[in-house]
Amino acid sequence: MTSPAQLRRSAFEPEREAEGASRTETAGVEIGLNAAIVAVADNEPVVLVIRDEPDVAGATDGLPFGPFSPLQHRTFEIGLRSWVQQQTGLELGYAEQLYTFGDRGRHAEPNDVGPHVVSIGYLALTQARGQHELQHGVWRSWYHYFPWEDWRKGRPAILESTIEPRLSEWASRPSPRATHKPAISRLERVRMCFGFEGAGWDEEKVLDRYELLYEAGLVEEANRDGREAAETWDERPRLGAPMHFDHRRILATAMGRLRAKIKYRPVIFELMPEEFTLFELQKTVEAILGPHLHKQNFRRLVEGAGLVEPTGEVKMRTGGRPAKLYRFRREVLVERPAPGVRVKPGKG
Amino acid sequence: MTSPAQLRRSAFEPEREAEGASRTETAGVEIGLNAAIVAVADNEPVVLVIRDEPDVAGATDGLPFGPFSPLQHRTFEIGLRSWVQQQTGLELGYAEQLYTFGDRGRHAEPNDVGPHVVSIGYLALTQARGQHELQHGVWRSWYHYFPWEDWRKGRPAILESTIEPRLSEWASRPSPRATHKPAISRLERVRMCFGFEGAGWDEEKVLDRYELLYEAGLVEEANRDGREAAETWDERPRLGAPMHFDHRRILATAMGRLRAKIKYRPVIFELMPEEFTLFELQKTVEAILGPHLHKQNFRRLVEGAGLVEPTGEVKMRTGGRPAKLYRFRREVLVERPAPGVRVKPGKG
DNA sequence: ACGCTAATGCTCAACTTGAGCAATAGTCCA
DNA sequence: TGGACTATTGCTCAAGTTGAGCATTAGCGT
Repeated sequence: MTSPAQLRRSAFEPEREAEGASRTETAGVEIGLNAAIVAVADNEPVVLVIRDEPDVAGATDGLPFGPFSPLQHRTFEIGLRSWVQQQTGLELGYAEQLYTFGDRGRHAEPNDVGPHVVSIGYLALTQARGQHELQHGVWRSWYHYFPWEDWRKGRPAILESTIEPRLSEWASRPSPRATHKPAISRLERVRMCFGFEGAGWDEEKVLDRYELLYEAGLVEEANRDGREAAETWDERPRLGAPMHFDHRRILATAMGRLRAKIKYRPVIFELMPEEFTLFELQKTVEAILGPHLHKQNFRRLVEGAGLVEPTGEVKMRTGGRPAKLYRFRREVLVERPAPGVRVKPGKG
Repeated sequence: MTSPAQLRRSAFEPEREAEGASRTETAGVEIGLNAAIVAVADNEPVVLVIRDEPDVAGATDGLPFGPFSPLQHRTFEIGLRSWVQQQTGLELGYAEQLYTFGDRGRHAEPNDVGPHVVSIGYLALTQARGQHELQHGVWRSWYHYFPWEDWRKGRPAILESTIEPRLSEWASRPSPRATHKPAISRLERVRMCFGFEGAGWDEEKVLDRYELLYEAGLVEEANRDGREAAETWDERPRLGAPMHFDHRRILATAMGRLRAKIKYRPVIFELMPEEFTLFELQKTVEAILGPHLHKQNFRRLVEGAGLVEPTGEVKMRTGGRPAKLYRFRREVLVERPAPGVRVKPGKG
C-alpha cells in the first residue's frame, strides 16, 4: 500500500533514482494519471484529495495520482481503476478522460525537480459512501478550492469583495508581452469569465476563471513558478485553497466538464443512490451547477424527458408531503440522442 | 526535412534504436502528437494526410505525426505548431487537444513492433489554401474515410446496402465475453449509433459509429490486431479507406468534436475566408455537419445571433441575385456566453 | 425581353421555457 | 386533537424559439 507522502510526490521518483543518470535527455517523459473523483454527499459536491500530513495545518491537498505502466495495464482507464482501487479502496463507476497536462513547469513547486511528467487527467464519479471506507484520502467540498463557483446561496460575496477589485486592477494594467496583440483585452476577458457589468455568469467556464485568476496572480499556485515575482505578492489575497502542482487546474477542468456534461448525458445518476426523490435529484444537480432551479419546471423537465420513472414507493418524513421515489430510466439511453438534465439557471 | 516514409512510421524509431536495449522496461513510453488538420475546400471538408508512397495504389494514409520533446517545447501546442510548420509549411490557426490515445495495441499493424507510444490527438483548423503550398501531405475529403457520415445528398446508400445488414447480423450474435453483462445490447447500440428503426441520426456520434464498426470487424483496422481472426474476414466489406495505426479513430474523434463545437463556439469562421456570403457559410457548415439546412432559417439564426456583420459589399455572379458579403463579428465573443451556429438538421 | 437562379423578406403554427398560483398530504407542537 | 408549517404535486399562461412555407427582388444568359 502506498503511503500518502508517496502519493503526494511523483510516484515515479523511486524509479527515476533507480535508473539514475543513465537516461538520455530526450526521452525523459513519464506518464501519470490524475483522477478527480467526485461524489455528492449531503448536497455538497466533494472530491477525493490526498493530504500530505493529515491534521497538520498548512498541509496542501492533491488529487490522487498514479503512474501508468503500459505493460501492466492495457488502457489508461484500466490502469486508473486499478491504482485507485489499491490506494483508496474505491471501485470507480463512471470515468472519462479529461485532458492531458504537459506544460513544462506544470510540476513546478518550490522544492520540486524531476523528470518531465505528463499527466492524463480523468474525471470519475462515484456515490459518496462513508468516509470510513477510504483507505487514504478524504472527501472535501470542491467549493473549498473554488469558493467563487458556489452560487447556491446567491452570488458569492468573495466576487464583490475581493475578485472584482483585484481583477479590475489587473485588467487596467497592460498585457506584458505586446508581441502578440491579444484578440480580446484583459478587461473583456474578465467581463466574459466572471460576468461583470451585466454579462451573465456561465457556470461551465470554471477553467477559464481559474486560469484568469492564475494569470492575475491571485491564486497561490501562480507564485510557484516565480510569476510576477517582482510584485508585492504578500499583499495579494490567495483565493481558495491551493493544491499541489497543477492539480487545481485539473479539478477546474473536471468541474467544468461535469457541469457541461450533466446537461446532455445522464451522468447525474452516477452520483445518486438507486432510488431518490425528485427534490433530492434537484439538490444534487444544484450542488454541481450552483444556481437554484425552479422546482416545478425541474420536475416537468426530468419527467418529461423520460429520465426517471416512479418506483411506486414514497419517502415519508421529508418535512412535508411525502415524496414519490424515482429511479433512473435506462431506456432513455436508446430513446434520445442526448439525454441529460437540460437545465438553465433561473429563479428558485 | 522529414520524408513521408519517416513520418509514416513512428518518428521515435531512430531514437529508440540509438538507445538500444539499455532502457528499463517500465519506462518504455514515448509521447507523440497527432494532428487532424481540417479545412473546407470547394464545399468539401478535407483533412491533411501523409501518404506512404504517393501515387502507389494501395498505399495507406496517416495523420501527420511528430514527437513531443519537452526540452524543446514548453507546451504540447507549441510543439505541435512547430513540427506541423516544418513538415507541411502550414501555419495553424485554431488548435485544440482532443484526446490521448494510449491503448496497448493502438500501434498494432502487421509488421509493427516498438515501444509503447502514447499519442495526444489534436484538432486544428485552417483555411484550405492551394495544394501547392504543402510540402508533404495531401488534402483528402474526410468522407473518403467515413462515407457513411456524408448526408449532404441524403442518407448514404452504403447504410442500407452494406452497413445495416452487416450490423444486424453482428447484433444477432451474442457478445463474446459474458463476464460483464453489457448495459445495453448490441442491437440497441447499433440502433442508437446508426439511427436504425426510426431512431434519429446524431451527426456528432462519429466516434461511436466507428468504434461499433470496429468491434463488428467491418473496418480494416479491426483485423490488424487479430480480432475475430477465426472468422472469414475476406468475405466482409471494408468500409471507408483505412488509415495507419489508430489514426482513423483520431480522425473520428476530431470530426465528432468539430461537429459538436461549431454549435456553441464560432470556430466555423476559422474555416472561412475573411469575407463570405451567408450561403457560402451555410455550405461550409453543411460540409462539416452533413445534412441540409433550411436556408432562410440559417440566415435568421446567424444574423440574429450577431455572429456576422455585413461588409457593405456584394458578391456578383452568384448565379442569381447578388449576395451581400459578411464578415465574422468578433464582438460576439464578449456578448454571448456560447456563440455558435446552433443549427439542427432539418429540411433543405 | 424573358425565364432562370439565388438572395432576401415575411408570416404562421407548433413547441419550448420561465414563472407563478393553488391544492394536497404528512409532520410537529401546543 | 387540531392548526401551523412545509414540501410535493398539478395546472396555467405569457413570451420566446423553431420549423417550414410563400412571396418578392435582382443579376445572368440567351
